[in-house]
Amino acid sequence: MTLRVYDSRRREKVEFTTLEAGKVKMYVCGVTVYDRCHLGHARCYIAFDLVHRWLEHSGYDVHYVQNFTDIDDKIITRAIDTGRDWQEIVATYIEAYYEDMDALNILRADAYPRCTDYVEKMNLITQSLIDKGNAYVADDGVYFHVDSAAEKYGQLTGQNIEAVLGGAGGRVTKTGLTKRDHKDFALWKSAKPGEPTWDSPWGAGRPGWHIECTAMSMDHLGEQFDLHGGGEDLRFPHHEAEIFQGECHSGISPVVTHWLHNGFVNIDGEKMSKSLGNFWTVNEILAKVDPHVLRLALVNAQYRSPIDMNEQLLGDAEKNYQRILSAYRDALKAWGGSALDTLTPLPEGDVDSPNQMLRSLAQMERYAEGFARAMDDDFNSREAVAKVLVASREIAKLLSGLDAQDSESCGHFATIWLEEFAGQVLGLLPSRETALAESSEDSARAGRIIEITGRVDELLVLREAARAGKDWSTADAIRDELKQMDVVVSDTAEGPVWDLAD
RNA sequence: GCACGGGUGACAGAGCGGCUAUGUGCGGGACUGCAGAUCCUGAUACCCGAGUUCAAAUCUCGGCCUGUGCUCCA
Repeated sequence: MTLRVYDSRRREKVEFTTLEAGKVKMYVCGVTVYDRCHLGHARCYIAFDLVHRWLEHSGYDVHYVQNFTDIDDKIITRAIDTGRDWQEIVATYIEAYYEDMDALNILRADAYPRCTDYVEKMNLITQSLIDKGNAYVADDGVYFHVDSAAEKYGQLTGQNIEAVLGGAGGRVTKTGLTKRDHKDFALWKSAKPGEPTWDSPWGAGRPGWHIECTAMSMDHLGEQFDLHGGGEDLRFPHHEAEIFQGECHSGISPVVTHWLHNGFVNIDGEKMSKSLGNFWTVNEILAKVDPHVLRLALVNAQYRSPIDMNEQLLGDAEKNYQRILSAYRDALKAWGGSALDTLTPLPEGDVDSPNQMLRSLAQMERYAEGFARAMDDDFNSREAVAKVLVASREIAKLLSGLDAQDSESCGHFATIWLEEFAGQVLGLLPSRETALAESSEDSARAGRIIEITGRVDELLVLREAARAGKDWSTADAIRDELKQMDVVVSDTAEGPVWDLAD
C-alpha cells in the first residue's frame, strides 16, 4: 500500500515521496506565544501529530521540527498591556503550550527552535535576497519584492496577481511608507521606540514574520524538505512567502515537496473568535472533559475538513471513547498479562467459520487493513476511527464464551490490536494501568472509593436481601441512601455493581 | 470579483463507478421489579436536470444552494 497525501501546491492527492529513502523531514508552523492555546491550535497539532505517528508507523524515520514565534506584534502588545517583560510572557506561554499539548497526548517534535535565536541566520538570507535582486532596502526596513519572482505568486491559493488586485479593491493600493508595491512583505522591520531590537546591516530592528520559518527550516532540514504543515490560513501569505524566500535564496525548487494544511474549527457553526465570545482554550475544555475525549472529537474528522465543535460532538466522543476504553480493559483482563511464551498460538481467522472466535479474528484482520487503507488515503482518521469502533465491538464478541487458554491468547491479540491502532497511531489509549483501574479518575477519587467501599458493600448486601424478598421500597430506599453518598448502583446479570457519580 | 471546498438518511459525517461506512438519535427484541448499562435487530439517504456506462451517491456538462480565504489568525 502506498501513502497518498493532498499537496496544496499541486492541488491534488499525490503519492508521498521523500528526498531521502526512508526519511521524512517535516516542518510545522508553531504558535506565537502570547496567549494560551485554543481549540484551533489543538486541532492543528493533533492533525500533524497523526501525520507524524502514521509516518513512523509506516516505517519512516521522521525528523519533525516545529517552531515558536517568540517575537511579534502581538507579544509586544501583550507586554505593554500587562506591564510584563516580553520575555517573561514568552516563557509563560511556551510552558503553557507544552502543558496543553502533552495533555492531549501529542508526541514531542524533535526540535522546537525559537525565532529570536535565528535573527542572524535570517539576516544572512535577507542579505542574499538583496544581493540577488529579490529584496530591497527601504526607509522602514527591508522588503521582499514579489514581482521579482512573480511566477511563484499564488501557487498555494490558485490566485494570480491581477486577480487579487482586481478583487481586493482599494485595500491593496495602500502601500507602506516606502514599500514599492503592496504585495511586497517585510523581511526586516526598522526599530520603533520601546520595542525589543536586534542589530542588522540595515540598522536596529526586528525580523519580519515570514522569514523566520525559512531560516529555521533551512537550518534544521536543509534547502529542500519533504513536508510542511500548518493551518489553512497560513497558505497565504505566510507559506507563499516561504516559497519566495526559500526558492529565491537557494535557487532550488520546490523548497517543499508536500504542503499540508489543516481545516479550521468552528464553534456551534460560527467561526471561533474572541469577539463572538466562543473562544475555547484547551485548558478550559480539559477542565471539563478527559483529554482523550477531546482528542477523539478532533481526530474524528479528516484533517482538511472543517470541524464544528459543539456539545453533541463532545458527547459522542465521550461515548465512543468509553466504548474503546471498555474494549481495551476487557482485552487486558482477558489476557491477564501472561508471558507471551505461555500463550497458545492463535489459529488463522476465517470469515465463514461457524466458530465465533475464528470469524472475529478474521474480522479484526479486515478492520486492521481498512484502518491502514484509510490512513494511507491522506490520513483519513475519521475512517480509521470507524474501524477502531467496529473492532471494539468485535472484541466483545471475540472474547465471549472462550476457554481459559483461548481467552488469554485472544485477550493478548485484542490488546495488541488496540494498542497499535487506537493507541500508537491515534493516541487515544491511556496506559495499561490507567485503563485497568476501575475508574480513570484521579487518586482523590480512588481514595474516596476505598474509604466508602466497606459501607457500600454492607448496604448492597441489605439491598440484595430486600430485592430477594421483593421488598422494592426498601431496595429503592437503600439505593437512594447510596445516592446520597454519590454512589450509583447498576444491577447486572452478575449482581449489583457500583461507582461514584461523575 | 477571484480562488478553494462542500451539498449523503432525524443529526454529525465517511465512501467517490457495482460491495452494511461509523457514531448519536429513533423503532423492535433479549436482559429487567424499577432505573441504568450491555447485546441482538430494524428503518430512514445520496440537491436538481441532462449525458457517459451493462452499472452512477460516485465520472462529464449545466443549474441551484452553501462554506472558507483574499496580507492579525493554527
